[in-house]
Amino acid sequence: MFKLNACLVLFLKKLIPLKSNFNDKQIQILEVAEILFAEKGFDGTSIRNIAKVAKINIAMVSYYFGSKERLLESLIVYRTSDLKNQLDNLLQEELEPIDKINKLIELYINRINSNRGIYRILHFEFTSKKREQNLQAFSELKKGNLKSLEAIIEEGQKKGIFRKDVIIPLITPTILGTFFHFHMNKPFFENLLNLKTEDLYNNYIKTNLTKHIQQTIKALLIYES
Amino acid sequence: MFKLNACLVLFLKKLIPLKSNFNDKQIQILEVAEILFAEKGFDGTSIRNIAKVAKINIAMVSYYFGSKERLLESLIVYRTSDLKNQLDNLLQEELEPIDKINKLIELYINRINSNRGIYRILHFEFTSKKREQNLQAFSELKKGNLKSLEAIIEEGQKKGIFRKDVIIPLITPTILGTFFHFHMNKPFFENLLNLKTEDLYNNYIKTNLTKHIQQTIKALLIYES
DNA sequence: GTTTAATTTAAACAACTGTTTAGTTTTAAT
DNA sequence: ATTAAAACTAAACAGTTGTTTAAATTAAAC
Repeated sequence: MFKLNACLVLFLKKLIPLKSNFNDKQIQILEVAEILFAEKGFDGTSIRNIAKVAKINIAMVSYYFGSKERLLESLIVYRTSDLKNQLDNLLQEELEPIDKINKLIELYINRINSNRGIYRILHFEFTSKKREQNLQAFSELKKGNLKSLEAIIEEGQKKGIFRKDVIIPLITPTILGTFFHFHMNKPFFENLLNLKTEDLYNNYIKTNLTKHIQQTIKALLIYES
Repeated sequence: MFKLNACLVLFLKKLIPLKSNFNDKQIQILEVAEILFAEKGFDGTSIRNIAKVAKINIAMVSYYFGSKERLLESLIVYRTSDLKNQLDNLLQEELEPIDKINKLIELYINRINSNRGIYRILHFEFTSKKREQNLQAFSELKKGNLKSLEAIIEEGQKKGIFRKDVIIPLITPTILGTFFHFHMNKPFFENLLNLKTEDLYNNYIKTNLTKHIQQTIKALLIYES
C-alpha cells in the first residue's frame, strides 16, 4: 500500500515534472512574487514585501526557495514549462503556413497577455548583466521557439508562398517586440487610443494589435517588390 | 565688459537650453548614473555606487540634484532634449515618403543605438507604476514623435503610394519594439548569429536589423492583397 | 502515545539604503 | 585682505535589505 503510493507520486512527478514540484505554500508565494516583481521589479520588491502580501513569515522564502534569487528562478520554471507543448501541437496541425503563422502570433500574444506578470519580469530581469547566469534555461526556451517558427516559414518557402530573403531570427523580435513595446507604454496608448477601461485595453490587444502584427508579418513574408 | 559677458551667458543658455543647464560636475555624475542605471537598473544602483565610480562624495548627488529620483529626471532631460529637432529637419527634406520612412527608421535606430544607456533606462523605469508621475515629459516626447510619423505617412497616402488601412500609432511599436527586443536579448542573438565582437554586433544592427525593419515597414505600407 | 520530522515563528544579524548635518576647504567678488 | 557664497567632506541618521538562528508549533509515522 505504502510503496504503491510512493511509486504513484514519483510517476506523477515525472509526468507533470515542473508545476507539481511546488507545494501549495510555495505556489502561494510564487504567485504573490510574480505580481510584485512585475509591478515593482525584482530589486524594487523586498522579501518582507512578499511575505506581508502572501501573509507568511519572512523566513519562509528562504526556507522554501533558499534565497530571493532562487525564488525568481523557480518562478520562471513555474510559468514557462508548458509553452513548448503548445507550440508543438500547433506545428502538427494541418494548416496553410500563413494560417500557422497567424495562429502562432495569436498564441504568443494570448499567452503573454494572460501571463503578463512573468513576461514582464523575463523582459526586465534577464536583460541586465546582473542575472546572466540564470539565463540558460530561458535561452533554451527561446531557441526552441525559434526552431518552431523556422519550421513553419521553411514550409511556406518550399511551397513558394513565402519570399526567401527574410531574416527569420528577426521575425520574433518584430512579433514580440511590437507587443511588448505597446504593452510597456500602456499608459501612453491608453491615453492616445482612448482605452479607458481594462476591458477596452484588452480588447484592443486581442483585435487591433494582433491584427496589426499579423498584417505586418504577412506583408513581410508574402510581399514581392 | 562684465555685463556683456553675463548677457552672452544668458543668450547661450537660451540657445542650448537644457544641456548647458548642467555644469561639468553634474554632467560627470549624470554620465556615471546613466551607465549604472542602464546596467543594473534604478533600484539596483545605489548613490554610494554612483559616488564611488564618479569619484565624488555621496552627498554630492543630493547637493546637485536634490534626490536620487530627481537625478533620474535630470538624466532624461539631459539625453532626450535634441531628438525633436532631428525629426523636424527630416520632415522638411525633399524626399519620397518611403525614403523619409527609411530615413526615420535609420535615425531612430542610430540614435537609440548610440544612446543605449538612456533608452534602456527609459524602457525599464518608465513602464512600472512606480514612476508614473515623471512620465509627462516623456509622454510629450512620444506624442511629438508620433505626429512626425503621421505627417509622413499621410503624405504617402495622399500620393496614393501607401495603403490606408494601417494603424499608424502601432507602427512605432513595430519599429522600436523590434529593435528593443533584439537588443534586450543581446546575449541570445550574439550567440545565435555568431556576433562575437562588439563591432560585429553593432554592424549587424546597422545593416541587417535596420534593413529588416525597413523591409517590414515598407511591406506593411505598400503591400496590396 | 511517543517520537521524529516538517513547518512556522519572532528576533537578531550585519550590511546597505537615501538623506541630512555640521564643519571644512575652495572659489570668486569687492 | 576680507567677506560671502559655493563646493566639498566625513560622519551620522533612521530605515530597510536578505539571511540565519533557535525555539515553538504542527503533522506524520510507527
